[in-house]
Amino acid sequence: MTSTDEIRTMQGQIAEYLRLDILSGRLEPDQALREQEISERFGVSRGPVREVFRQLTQQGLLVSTPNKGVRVAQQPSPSMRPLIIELRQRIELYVLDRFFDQITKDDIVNLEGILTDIKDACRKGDKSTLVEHDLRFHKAIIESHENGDYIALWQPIALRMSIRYSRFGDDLMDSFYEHKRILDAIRSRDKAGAMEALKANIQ
Amino acid sequence: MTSTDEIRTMQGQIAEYLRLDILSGRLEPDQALREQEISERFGVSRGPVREVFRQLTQQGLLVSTPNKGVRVAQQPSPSMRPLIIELRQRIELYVLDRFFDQITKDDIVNLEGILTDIKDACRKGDKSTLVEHDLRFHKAIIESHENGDYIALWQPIALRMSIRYSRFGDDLMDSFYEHKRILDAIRSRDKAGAMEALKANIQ
DNA sequence: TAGTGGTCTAGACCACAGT
DNA sequence: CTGTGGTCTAGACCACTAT
Repeated sequence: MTSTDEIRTMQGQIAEYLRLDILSGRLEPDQALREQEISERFGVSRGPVREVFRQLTQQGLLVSTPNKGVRVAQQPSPSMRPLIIELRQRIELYVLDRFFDQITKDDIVNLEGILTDIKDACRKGDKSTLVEHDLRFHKAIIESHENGDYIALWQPIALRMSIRYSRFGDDLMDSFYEHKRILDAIRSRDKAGAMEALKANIQ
Repeated sequence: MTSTDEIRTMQGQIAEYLRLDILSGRLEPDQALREQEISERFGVSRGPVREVFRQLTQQGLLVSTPNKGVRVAQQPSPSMRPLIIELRQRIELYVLDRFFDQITKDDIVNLEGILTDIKDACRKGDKSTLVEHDLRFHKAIIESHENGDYIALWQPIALRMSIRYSRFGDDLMDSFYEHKRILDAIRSRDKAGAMEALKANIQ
């Protein structure tokens, strides 16, 4: 799942490629992906492709139907979206509330780096890259302590929420400002402010 | 995931075997599972075993560490449990609230069958079988309509909550009564009662 | 019936962990 | 170093879908 893994193995390269195609909208929702076509395109056997399909299905970017293969996932239905937003807020706020004092200087440096990537993506108007770094930012907050495997709860929810969805129009900079506000509050050890800013960013 | 699949393929047999070993406590938490040992025991190659490990890891029954393989999952930490319970309640109550009117006679017949299995498991004092049917009951409620893929959100949460945990002591019959109360309310089209009974059962 | 996915085999090589 | 996991290959067979 790390970016180094993603360039070292065939799986990582294929997964990275397909993920960007899906998040950027180059692949239409509901479009079928055939194992054989992908494996030929990348010059590998079916094994790695199947493994990538499994990963992306688990993350909610593909939808698998028995004996019919995988299709590109659609946005969550309007009836599901309020639930997904609420669940994601609950998880992230819960973790931030419980482990706020365990956030270290190193964690903050890490978040600053991600925030820079977010700023770059916003300036370039690159929505799919912004989604990647946006998710990295929130993942880093959840992982900034040792206890428990909250990521396993968070990931299937957060990724489904991100499919072809953005609250921001052409000016993506608002996304940067929202994340900057979160980080500023963390840096000044303002727990209530951080939670408020985090909640406002998950909509 | 259906029981017919589970007996037809090697994967299904291995998954069923390991799942029962884990849920029943025959395998100690934190115990390492080696691919080679399992594949030799079932007389298959590493492929199916790796696939089963992936499935059980996704379900939260195993924990995977890079280059170190899988271990039997421990109970969620005490700090995580309140969150897990809350998330599971939110999902199930949300679905029941939205789709209560779509529950058909067939769905109720299905739930009645599962309730019978729950009663049998309670009478026998068979905790691991009870866990299986308990989860089947809730899964059937969530799936008793066509819209959306709520199961993908629910499963990682519900299974983690069930690892080696029971609110009931030696007398498991209370579990049966709780589920009977849910089904009775559904049958009499009492939405508020069903939601209350469902919430009380998720603790 | 032809195509595709689902499953499985029996090898292989490399990276990393523990000794 | 040795063992194990992570990855990949190049086949194979069956079940199911689509036509």
